[in-house]
Amino acid sequence: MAKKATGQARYWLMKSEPNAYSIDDLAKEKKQTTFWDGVRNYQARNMLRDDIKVGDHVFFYHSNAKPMAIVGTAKVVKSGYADHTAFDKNEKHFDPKSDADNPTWYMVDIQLIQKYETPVTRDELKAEPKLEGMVLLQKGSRLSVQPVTAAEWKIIHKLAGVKP
DNA sequence: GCCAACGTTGGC
DNA sequence: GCCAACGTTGGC
Repeated sequence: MAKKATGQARYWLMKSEPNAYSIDDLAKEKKQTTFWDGVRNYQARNMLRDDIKVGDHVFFYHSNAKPMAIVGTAKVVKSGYADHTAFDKNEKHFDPKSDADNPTWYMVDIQLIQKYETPVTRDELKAEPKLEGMVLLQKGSRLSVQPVTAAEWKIIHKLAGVKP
């Protein structure tokens, strides 16, 4: 598990199915900011609650899509707080066991930094030997929020042909 | 506390 | 559409 914040910039990757929520949806939001709700996995929850801090940077990844790709970047503008969608039974990710006084699930707010003109596809990521260790590319990796190293952040921007 | 059954994720 | 890899649930 990730260490506590040390103050230096840190990097993450968040997955979304574009039919559910795409980077274009984020681009259309007021202030291009949204809350990242609906994470219902404890490992990811721990990162949202404990590790992801304001100013951290995030890759926006489209899963189950054509193409599967990193499509842009965002930054964290609000650190972990209760995911209120867990308390609303009309919400898809309603969790009757989550208690508003002691929330089970957390979310953060992110703001768009840039949408890549050319997404970096999963195939391109796989073709880059230096990215072998990426959590995203590990077999069976299903974490919807995952850490990214500074080196990976740099390499992927190079592949995208843009500055971080 | 074990583990089989089940549901989900998400690449292929 | 398929299915492997996970995570969760619940009976025992």
